[in-house]
Amino acid sequence: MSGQPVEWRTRRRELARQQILDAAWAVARDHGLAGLTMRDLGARVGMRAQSLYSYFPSKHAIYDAMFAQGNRELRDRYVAMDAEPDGRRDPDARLRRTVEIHLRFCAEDPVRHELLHQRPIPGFEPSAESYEVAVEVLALVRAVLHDCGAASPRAFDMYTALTSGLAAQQNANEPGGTRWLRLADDATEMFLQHFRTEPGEQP
Amino acid sequence: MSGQPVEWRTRRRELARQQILDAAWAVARDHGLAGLTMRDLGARVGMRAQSLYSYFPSKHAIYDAMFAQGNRELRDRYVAMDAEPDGRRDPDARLRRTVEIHLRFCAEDPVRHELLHQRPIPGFEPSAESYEVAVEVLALVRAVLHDCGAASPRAFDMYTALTSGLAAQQNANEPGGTRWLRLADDATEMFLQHFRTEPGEQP
DNA sequence: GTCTATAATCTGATAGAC
DNA sequence: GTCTATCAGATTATAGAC
Repeated sequence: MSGQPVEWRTRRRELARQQILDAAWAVARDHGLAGLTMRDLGARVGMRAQSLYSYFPSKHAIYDAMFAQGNRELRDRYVAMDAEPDGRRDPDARLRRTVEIHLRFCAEDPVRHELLHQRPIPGFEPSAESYEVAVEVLALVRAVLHDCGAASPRAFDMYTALTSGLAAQQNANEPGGTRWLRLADDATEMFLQHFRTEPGEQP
Repeated sequence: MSGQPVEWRTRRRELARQQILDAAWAVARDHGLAGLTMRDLGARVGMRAQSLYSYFPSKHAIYDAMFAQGNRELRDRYVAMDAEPDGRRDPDARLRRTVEIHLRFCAEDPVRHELLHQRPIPGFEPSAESYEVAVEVLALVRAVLHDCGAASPRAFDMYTALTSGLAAQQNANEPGGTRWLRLADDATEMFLQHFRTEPGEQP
């Protein structure tokens, strides 16, 4: 009668956790990231706040799961990039596409950008497990820069400053707009002209 | 007997307000900007929290005064720049110095950077009067860029993204360090090479 | 101008019935 | 697994004595 009851349960539980996470993003978008409360979250999924503790041991654990989910999403987009229909790109075009994906990702959900790339929740530090995904994302970007001939640590730091600066300005001063987003290609070109190391040149 | 009692009082009051503001910065540095509470603030100046309301009508008014004070400080540093002993600089050197001043300003007090250049307090909007100082600061920077031949709106937006990105990365990932700060001159050169409009060239 | 007292409300989290 | 009841505490802000 009960084929694999244990698996059923864990599946159902995982489904509920996911549903709670989705609701958490929605509440955070409405009330701000720090304005996420267990009461509002419970109300959104049709529960009392106290019942959420059956799925997450604390509020920080919810932030942590959101952090990991956001980073996984960004990583998946970078991975999917190389499988896009227009096929193989030259390294520069690949970098342009990387910047575009990153900026779009940050701009389409400012709250997610805030959680992933700034430190907005006092006392919240992502778990080692969640942080690992963020490190993966950075490694992917580093590889793209390397292929363009911009492999130095300074170039990498400049790249992160430039892209995160564009995203932050967009979200802080004109959320939903394109005033800084449309500078993406310009920024990439500016960056490459300055940081590309010619073959045989000293870095 | 009492020469100008009214002036005495307003002076004494202004002194107390300044003392409260100083304490507010200190508390915010310790507990985070959002972690500033009237209790802690009162304790720091030797008052009950409720007594602070004799000097500021609300907590937001304190944030607003801090916002204005921070912007005034930055403006004063830009103004003082042109009176520095090494005298008149060529436009490019002046831009490099501007970037350096800005980054140092942001890095020496991450909490101030947060209050002035991000939007960390949900529900807090600076008053028109305080915002005016921030606009002044931007105008000063715009003029420096103009003198370098980088007068286009796109150049200005790229400049703010680049510098605020450097400052944000430094404060978020290595507060107190110089990993991104030392990229300042590199960033300025990269920026100018790309955005300077040669005389007679179309912008 | 500073205090005590207190309002009014929100917070995350736990205990235990069912 | 969800509920009720509740803890234990925080928060900004006001009223009124002195």
